Amino acid sequence: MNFTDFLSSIVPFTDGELKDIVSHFKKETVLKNQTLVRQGEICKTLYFVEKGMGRSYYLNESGKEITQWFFGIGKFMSSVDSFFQQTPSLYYLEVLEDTELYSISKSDIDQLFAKYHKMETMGRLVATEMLTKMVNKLNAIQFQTARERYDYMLAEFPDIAYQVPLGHIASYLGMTQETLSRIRKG
Amino acid sequence: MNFTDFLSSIVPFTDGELKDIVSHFKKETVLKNQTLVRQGEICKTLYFVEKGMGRSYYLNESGKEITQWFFGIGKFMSSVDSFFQQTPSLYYLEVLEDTELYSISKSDIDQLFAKYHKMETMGRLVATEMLTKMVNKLNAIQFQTARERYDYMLAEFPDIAYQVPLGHIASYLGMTQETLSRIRKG
DNA sequence: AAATTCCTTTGACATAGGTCAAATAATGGG
DNA sequence: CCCATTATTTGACCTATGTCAAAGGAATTT
Repeated sequence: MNFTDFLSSIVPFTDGELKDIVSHFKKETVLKNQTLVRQGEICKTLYFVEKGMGRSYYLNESGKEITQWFFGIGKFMSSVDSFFQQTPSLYYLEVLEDTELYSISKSDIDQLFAKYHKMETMGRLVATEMLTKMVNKLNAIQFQTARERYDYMLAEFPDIAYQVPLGHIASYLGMTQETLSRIRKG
Repeated sequence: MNFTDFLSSIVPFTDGELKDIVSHFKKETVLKNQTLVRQGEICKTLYFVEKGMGRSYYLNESGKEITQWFFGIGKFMSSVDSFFQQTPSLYYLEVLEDTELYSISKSDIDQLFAKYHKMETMGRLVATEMLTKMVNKLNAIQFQTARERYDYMLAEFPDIAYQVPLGHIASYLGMTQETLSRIRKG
């Protein structure tokens, strides 16, 4: 999904606005397995995924990686609360394959929020959408069996489910990889 | 928490703006156990809780009430996705004790969002805060033991934890009331 | 204040999914 | 293409929490 098209699809920006907004983002390519943010750092950048995918994860007490979220094409990617509150990130952010991103700093996006009322609207709509998705995951995790949670994963991230290591998905779904392996087989 | 003070604490509105914004809300008192929204209805109103508390819940396959969220003093209360997307609500919304609310319709708040850039900013900030809280709950539900989840509840809703029926809290935390009862005892 | 309904506790037992350990299979660097 | 990692599968066993059933308590209603 092209970044400009994405923006237009959310709020009816004019061509001039779009051009100005996009000019504040920097296009960059990041190679597979590269880490964008570490646990404890303040996340300085918000990314839009134009191609590729990423995930956020943290290390639990026993040092195991727990996937917190997947970010596919056409989504904003960041350690959201760290970026917006400028507090230390609870999560690592990494790219799972070669990925093309549009990136912007906190101060730059705040300027855009201040400059364009419509940009603020977009921020609200994106946050609300994310909130809805988070609620869906919560329902899946809280009330569904391991097998149903995997079905939720397939529905929510059809493009991602078959392209990342099984362990990443298992921890995202709150189960062990052994359990997920048995589910996929059965 | 007074509604006007709450608004000022989020974004620096002028007195005139505050007056205009608050004038679009309607103050109302709702009695204990009253239902504000039913599952399947489109949620037409957003509420701000000035006094009292409420919860959202849904009925699962076996007809059991599952608490989805608690709304305490100083929070916006609604079936969020139903209200903002104007889609049928997945949840019931009810008041758990006599409660004082400021209410506003979708079209009225959209007008305020359109009229005041700052109002849009407030919307984004409130949505982001809610998102953060949702992530916290998700982490609790996904990775913590029943006892730790109860500790999370005490931290997140200290004012509510001791004032609502144990069964409401148990379902919110994704455990049975028997388990919660044993935890509280031990 | 008796009756009814709702809420909480307790006990016995069942099970989904976890843990640990080891065997395969797949992947990527030299 | 081979070796060293890294990822996945499989099996045996374990445990936290669920289910079911029933008994006490509290709180409303008449």
